[in-house]
Amino acid sequence: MSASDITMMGIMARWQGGAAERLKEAALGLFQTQGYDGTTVAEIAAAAGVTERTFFRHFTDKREVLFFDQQSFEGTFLNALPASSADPIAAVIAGLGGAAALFGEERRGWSRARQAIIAANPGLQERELLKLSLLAVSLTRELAGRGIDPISAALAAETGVAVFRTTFTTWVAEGETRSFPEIQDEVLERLRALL
Amino acid sequence: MSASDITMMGIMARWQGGAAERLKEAALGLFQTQGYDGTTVAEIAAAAGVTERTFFRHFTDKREVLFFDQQSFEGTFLNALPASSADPIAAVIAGLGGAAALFGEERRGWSRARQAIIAANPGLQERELLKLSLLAVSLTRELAGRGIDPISAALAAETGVAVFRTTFTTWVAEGETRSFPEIQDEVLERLRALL
DNA sequence: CGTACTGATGTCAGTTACTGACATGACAGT
DNA sequence: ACTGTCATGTCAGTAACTGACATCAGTACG
Repeated sequence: MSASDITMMGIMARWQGGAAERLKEAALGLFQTQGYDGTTVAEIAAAAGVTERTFFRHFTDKREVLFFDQQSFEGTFLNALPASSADPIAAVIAGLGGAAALFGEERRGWSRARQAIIAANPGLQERELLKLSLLAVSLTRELAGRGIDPISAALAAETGVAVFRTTFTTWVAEGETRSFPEIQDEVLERLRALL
Repeated sequence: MSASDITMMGIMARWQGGAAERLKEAALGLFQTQGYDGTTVAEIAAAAGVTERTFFRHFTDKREVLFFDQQSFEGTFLNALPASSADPIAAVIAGLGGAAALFGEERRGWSRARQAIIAANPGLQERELLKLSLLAVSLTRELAGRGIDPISAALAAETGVAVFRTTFTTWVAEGETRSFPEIQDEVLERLRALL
């Protein structure tokens, strides 16, 4: 690598946008080959052409780099909630239907790779749980804002998240071929049968 | 109780139970006065009269000191599950009833103090979520072992944990005076109404 | 045209959670 | 007493984060 290349990379790294995106890609790649614990933030930063300090300006901590996209997920879920509904369960199911759009066949491979990394690290599972829990909190708030009593809202929200978790887990399981909506329908059917 | 039993207990207290217990008490006290982030492991260890290294021999990480008791909780919950049941929801509700014994009035104050610390720190919330999730996993396994299909078992387990979480949150809320079983009954009633 | 301002980045020093390796000292059974 | 075990101490090291300050491309504005 020549001096000018280094200079170029330095410039690109510094002024070309998308540092967060590059960091995310670099991180996923390194995690797959070296494992999460076997990869330092300094390595990720170097692979993305930035400094360790810059990594922490984009992500609050090392784990967060794997949850970069999740913010749009919560928005999609919440936007799919009907404007008003007396039946909290029905509302939550509508939200689930909207969120399903984010889990198309073209993303299953990436989701599997990501999930394999998370499954191998308790700390990452904690973070995933927290994200889901925050979604449940948002859901609860939305439902409560529609006049549903807090306990019913919380239960409906937790149930909805449980359905999503069960669906997603099945969807990314090795060998599974059914589409996300298909699995979701089965989970919902079993939930109805349960009650 | 024989003399040897007393000796044994003394030994156990000095060498095993003692340090962990002292560390736990010291940690809770310091967290209350200085906050979780404002307290270093070295401080906790010093307050308990041991070394920082010893802290990490008893607890895998700093957070874990606040979840010392939780191991018995899962055992109590699981033991209260009926030996065999075709109805997973009924089985889970039985488990909930058994676990309620751990949340008597005499522990409400301590639980409130602990929960206040956890509520103020996202990292601690993550750990709590993980513990609950592990409980759901154990529950699922137990139910599946009773011949219930995996998806129904997972849903019933998640639902049971959601009921517990909702009940516990209400129970430790400031100003709440109803007993744990009373609140649990109301949550279960609302759950039935929801379905 | 230049000058000041902004925003993302670099640099650097420091704290603290956590880990591995080895030493010590009390107790248990022999 | 002798020896093994187990909780603890000691010490050195790694890596995740944080705060303070410097730098420099691009932009707005005179």
